[in-house]
Amino acid sequence: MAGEDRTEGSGKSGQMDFPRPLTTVDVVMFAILHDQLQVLLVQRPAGAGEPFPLSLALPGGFVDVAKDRDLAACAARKLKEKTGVTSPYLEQLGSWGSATRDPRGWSATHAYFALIPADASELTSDARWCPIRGGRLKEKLAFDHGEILASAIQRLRNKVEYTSLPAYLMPVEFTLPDLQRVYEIVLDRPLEKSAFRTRILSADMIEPVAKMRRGLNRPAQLYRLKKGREPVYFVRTFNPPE
Amino acid sequence: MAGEDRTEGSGKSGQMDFPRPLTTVDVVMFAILHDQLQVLLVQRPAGAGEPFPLSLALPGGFVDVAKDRDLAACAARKLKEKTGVTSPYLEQLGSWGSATRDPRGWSATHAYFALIPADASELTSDARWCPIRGGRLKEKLAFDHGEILASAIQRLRNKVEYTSLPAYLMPVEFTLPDLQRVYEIVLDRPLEKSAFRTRILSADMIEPVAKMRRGLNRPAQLYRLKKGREPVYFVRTFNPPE
DNA sequence: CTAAGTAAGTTGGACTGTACAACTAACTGT
DNA sequence: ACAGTTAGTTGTACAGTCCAACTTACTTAG
Repeated sequence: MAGEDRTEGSGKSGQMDFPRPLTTVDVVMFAILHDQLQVLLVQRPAGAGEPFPLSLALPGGFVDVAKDRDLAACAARKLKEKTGVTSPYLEQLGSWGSATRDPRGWSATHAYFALIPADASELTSDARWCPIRGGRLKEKLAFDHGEILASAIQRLRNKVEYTSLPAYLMPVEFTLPDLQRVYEIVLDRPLEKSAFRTRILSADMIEPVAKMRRGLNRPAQLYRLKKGREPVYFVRTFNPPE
Repeated sequence: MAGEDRTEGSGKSGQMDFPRPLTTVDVVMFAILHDQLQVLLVQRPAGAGEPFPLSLALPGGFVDVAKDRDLAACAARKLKEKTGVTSPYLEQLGSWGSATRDPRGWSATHAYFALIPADASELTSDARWCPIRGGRLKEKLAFDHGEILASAIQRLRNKVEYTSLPAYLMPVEFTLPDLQRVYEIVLDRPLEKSAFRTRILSADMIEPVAKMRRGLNRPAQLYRLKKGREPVYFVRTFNPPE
């Protein structure tokens, strides 16, 4: 029974003095910079007893039972500490826990995944953006963070096939070709212009602003996200490659 | 920096003597019984100091840092303890953690979600199957398990729209109308027969066996899952209601 | 033995939305 | 004026669903 498990290691019910795993939260934060998908990473400290000294890692850290009301609040706190922004999109990615992932002992991390617009990415610390090329990161990461990142990339790509998630990677005002470009960067394949426009416009997720983007050629209509919009789910994926 | 967070509460790096949250794993296990979607629940014990005495709850319990190699192994262990079966499908659902979800202190649970065929559901303990009517459970559950279950139901319904997940709810041999019925039970709406058949057959996930199911009327072809098949993702959802 | 009943499985036309490709529109620079 | 470039539209082909009618294979009642 669950009740017996919940008091195991204790002679008296409710005593709860058995060993507890470490509990952390890590955040995979994506943005589009320089026409590339990038992820925010930090460098691990070099102090004595620190695991993976100087390695790159996902921003994150221990849950603070005094400060953090819940896991999402903890993730938001980490996010704020690293970037000074509140992410317009924060979703749980999953959790990773094992006896061996942290040399300090049995540990479990709760991973979140966040999307922020390029123009909100003023870093407030020594964190840096690292480009994801060919669907993966060049650098090796500390702990099992490489695996967590790979999972986040896969989730992002998957969802981009059939949702409006990339909208959260856009600045306040953007054009349809801008948005299509972001879809193409994440999916790493070209999309049909006309089908893309029909789909996005009929999803009722964006609205035109009374302005055009002017450049070297024909001006493009500017749009913005409709307020309070949840991500939209399309009934089809974009037609898959091959 | 993450490194500073990872040693917070300790004067000396690596000491790690700050308070740790409780860590548990819970499993939401679904099966189709009596033409209904059902979930496996257990009753909480009544001992002194036990939270939610006699309430219904999801099967689960504390991670055992000595016994459990990782979270999935812990979930599989709980599953085995409750039903004596190895689930053909076990996927992570998410995690729930907060200061208030367990009266014994700050706690985080890692929730898994499992699908098993009706014919493998011989229970080995006092756990019981409870039907889900109208997309929700009648009974109130302990902790935040109601919320976790709601999330699992939503995830299941979502995925059933565009994947072959219900195949894991089927016995070894089944007919196409059987499979369609399971889809309809989970989605709680009727599906088109011809579109359903085309989709399933062209997904290359099942193969006919050299037998027919005979009944009161025209016999139906029996099929079985192709071995080692990962769930199939369709490029369209079933057309959603209105 | 036939007729009615029922569920399995097929067929065909309407409709929706993408693929592909050619087109028009609006601007810049020379 | 004209080439170059990107924004945005249009039209035909095709794929897959929706809907409905149909055929097939069996059981049971008379």
